[in-house]
Amino acid sequence: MSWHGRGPHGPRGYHHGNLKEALVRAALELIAQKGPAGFTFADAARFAGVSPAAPYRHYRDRDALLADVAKRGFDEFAATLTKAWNDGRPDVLAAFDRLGKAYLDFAKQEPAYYSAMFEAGIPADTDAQLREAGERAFSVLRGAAEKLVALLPAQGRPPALMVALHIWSMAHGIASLFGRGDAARRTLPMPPEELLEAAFLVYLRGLGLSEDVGAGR
Amino acid sequence: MSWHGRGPHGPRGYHHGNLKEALVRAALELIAQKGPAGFTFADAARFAGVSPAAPYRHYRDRDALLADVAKRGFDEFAATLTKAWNDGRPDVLAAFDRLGKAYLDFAKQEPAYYSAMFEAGIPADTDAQLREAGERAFSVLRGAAEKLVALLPAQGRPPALMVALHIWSMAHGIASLFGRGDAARRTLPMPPEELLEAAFLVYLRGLGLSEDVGAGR
DNA sequence: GGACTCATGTAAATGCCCTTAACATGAGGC
DNA sequence: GCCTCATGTTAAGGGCATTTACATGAGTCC
Repeated sequence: MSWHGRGPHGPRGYHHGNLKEALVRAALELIAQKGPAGFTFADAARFAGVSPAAPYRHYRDRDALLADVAKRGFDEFAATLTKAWNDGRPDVLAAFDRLGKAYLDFAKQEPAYYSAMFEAGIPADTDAQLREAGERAFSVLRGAAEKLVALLPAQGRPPALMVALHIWSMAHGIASLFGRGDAARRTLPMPPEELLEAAFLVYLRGLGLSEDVGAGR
Repeated sequence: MSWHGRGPHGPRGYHHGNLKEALVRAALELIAQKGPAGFTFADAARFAGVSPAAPYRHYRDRDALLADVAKRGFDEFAATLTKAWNDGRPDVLAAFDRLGKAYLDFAKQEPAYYSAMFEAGIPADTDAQLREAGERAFSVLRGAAEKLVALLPAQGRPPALMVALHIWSMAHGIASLFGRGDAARRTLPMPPEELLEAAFLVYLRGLGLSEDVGAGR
């Protein structure tokens, strides 16, 4: 394959050569700048240096591009969380703490992905790829929840799925309300990471887990 | 004052007579139908039966209307939460349970308000009215958190503000991820109200609160 | 009661965006 | 070396946001 696109804004021939990827990068850049609402298909085309009609060769419409961005976001997200969780090593509670920090860090470092994933208002049921990517990301949380509840005595053990949903809700709530430094956010008495860590600690204690219980190997 | 607008879509003269209110109602209707992104200023004007330029006599632009809707939403929200909390009567834990249910119920019954408040991406710092209305709503949660932590022994008592932020994050997380029946939502093993109630129970237990402690007057 | 004023509407115009249709280019297969 | 088809372009229709100049009439002031 001969390469036409020579880096962003580089000279090229009639064909771009790598437009689909360029559009995704453009979308990320523009969403990060102006939010998922303030991003237009025409903008992305301009950013990639093609005519406004060119993107339609790769995406049915603007929402399809957004859905693809969201799907890639879930993939990245799942990878990030998987790495942070690291199968619960060296011990489950320490890994769990890393997981929470990684969640918030992703929301802050990749606001464009996070917006596309959770705030763009894409109907998940219409795109199987997207739904599956989302489920893969969630399954990391569910795996962590399973290892967590496994630390508890078998009787009175709460459903791992419920615990996973609680974890997700807390992390998403904090990320969504306070996670991005930019606009529209409230001022906090502590950084979001600490807020989430504290919430996790209280929640784990409520489950019957504490540092003593969990740190034992 | 003689009244021109005779109910929705009723005949009227050159002047509408109540356009501002009509625009807010139109916005709520349209946001509920198509989300905050799929609502246009021109739509709202059409819905109210006026020309596309008329709304500019009442709102600087589309975002200003959205901000007004969000502000009214926070007012309603604060009233709803205040009523549900009822100053912690008859006992703090029962009132707290009502508070959580009221939170989710608001998100479900008034998705248009909730979207405008939390998902429309309005920079809160630009509109003092909006920020203050949001703070009034949050102060209900903070008041509840204060009564909650007051049940705990004075030493080791967590900061009420932090607890309030935790409560808000859990409720918002669940409302945002699972709260609206419509589109883009995941399927749950239990209704959102139960999910939140369970999260609250675990969290309260982690704080050192339980039914026994709280029900005592 | 009548004239005036100003808040509130309308019409028209600009510029941008979304989307489609008809046409152009050239990379890779034969 | 030709041909095909994926990938781009240009042009056009329709819609929305926003502004400007103009129209209406409700309430006010004499």
